[in-house]
Amino acid sequence: MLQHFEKYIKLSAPLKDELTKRVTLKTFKKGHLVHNADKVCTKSYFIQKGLMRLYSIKDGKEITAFFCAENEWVNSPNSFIQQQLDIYYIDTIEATECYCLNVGDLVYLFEHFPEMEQYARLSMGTNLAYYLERISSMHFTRATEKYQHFCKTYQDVHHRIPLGMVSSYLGITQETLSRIRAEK
Amino acid sequence: MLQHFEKYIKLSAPLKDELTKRVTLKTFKKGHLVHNADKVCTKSYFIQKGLMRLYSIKDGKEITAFFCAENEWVNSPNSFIQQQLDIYYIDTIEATECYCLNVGDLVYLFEHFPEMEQYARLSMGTNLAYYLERISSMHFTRATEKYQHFCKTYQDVHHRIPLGMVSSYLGITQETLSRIRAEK
DNA sequence: ATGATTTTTTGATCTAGGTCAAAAATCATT
DNA sequence: AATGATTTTTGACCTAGATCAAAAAATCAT
Repeated sequence: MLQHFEKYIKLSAPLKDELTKRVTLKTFKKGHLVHNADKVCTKSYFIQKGLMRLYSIKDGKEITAFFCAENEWVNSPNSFIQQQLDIYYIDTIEATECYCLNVGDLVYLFEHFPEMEQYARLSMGTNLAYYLERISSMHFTRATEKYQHFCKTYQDVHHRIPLGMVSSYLGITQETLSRIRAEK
Repeated sequence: MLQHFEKYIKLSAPLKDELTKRVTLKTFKKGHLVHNADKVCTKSYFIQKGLMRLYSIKDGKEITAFFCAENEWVNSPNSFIQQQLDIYYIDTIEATECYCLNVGDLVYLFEHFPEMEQYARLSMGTNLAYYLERISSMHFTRATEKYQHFCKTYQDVHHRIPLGMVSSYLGITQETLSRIRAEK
C-alpha cells in the first residue's frame, strides 16, 4: 500500500507511521457484502489480494459499475467523499485481503499532512482517467467490441469474474455474452 | 470563477490576486475548435457564458463524451492532467466566453498555495460524481430512458444542443432520437 | 462422494432500434 | 429576400441482440 502512495508522493517517515498505524488488515471471504447501499460509506479498502466489485441494483438486477483488483482503493466514491447515501454496493468476487482506512482517519491525515492532499489530487487524476476510458468504451455498439475491450482493460483478472457479472458490466445479457465467448 | 473556488475553499487575498492575474478572458464563436486531439491540452477553460462539448472521433463519426455549461471547467482531462496526447476534441456549441488558465500557471498555483491542492481534490470529487452518474446512466437499455435522463442532467441547456450531438452522446441514432422526441 | 444449487450453454422466437433513402424544415450567407 | 447548406423528420425494411425456456455443466454444502 505504501508503494502505491510512493507512486504519487514522497512518503515522509511520520506520514508513513501514521498511515500504518491507522490502517487495519481485513479478510473477507468470497461473496461478502463489504458495503451496503443503505449506509453511508465510511471506509476505504486497499486491495492486497483478491477481487471486488462496485455495483448497484436496478429492477432487482445487479448492475456492475466496475471491478477492483489488487493495488487499488475501493469505496462507494460519492458516499465516501461526500459522506452521504449513494446507490452502490461493494462485494467480493473472491476471498479478499485488504487494508481498511476510515474517513475520520483520512480527514486527520489531510489535516496534518499537506502532501496527502497532493496524493489525493494525483491519484484521483488516474481514477478520472479510468472513468473517462470507461465512458468512452460504453459507446461501443457491438457486443463483441464491448467484450473485447473488457478483456483488454481487465487483462489479468477477466477470467476470474463470473459471466453474469461481466454481462451486467457490459450491459448485455448473459446469453449473448455466452454466445460471444463460444465463437472463436 | 472566484465564486466557484469559494464553493470549495476560502480564497486568501494573495491567491485571489494570482488567480485573476494568471487567467485571461477569451471569446469563441459558435463551432470553434477550442482543443484539437493532435495536441497536448495545456489550457483549461472556465465557462462564463456559453456551451462546449468534449468529443472524440470514431470511424469518422463524432462521439460526444459530455457537454459543459456555465460555471464549469473544461479541458481534455487526461491530456491536461498527465500532459500527454488523448483522443478528445473540444468545441463550442454556441458563442462562448470563458476564462483561460495555462497548466504552467496552475502548477505555479499548486506549488505556492497549498489550498489549491485542496480545491483540486474537492472539485475533482464532484467531477468524479458526475462521471459515475454518467456511467450508471449508460446502463439504461431503452433509448427513451437514456433521453429522459439526459434531459434531467442537462435540464437548463438540453434544448440548446443540436439533435446530432445529443444522439452521439446517448449512443443512439439521430433518427431514433427524432422519433422519440416526436412522440408525446 | 453425492445430491442440490448455481452458473453457463444452446435453441427458437421476437422486437427495439439500426440502416438506407428521401422529403421537410431550419439556418447561414450574400 | 433568395440560395444553398445543414439539420431534422418521416418511411420502409432489416438485423443484432433481447426474451423465454430448458438442458448441460460446474460449484457448493453436507
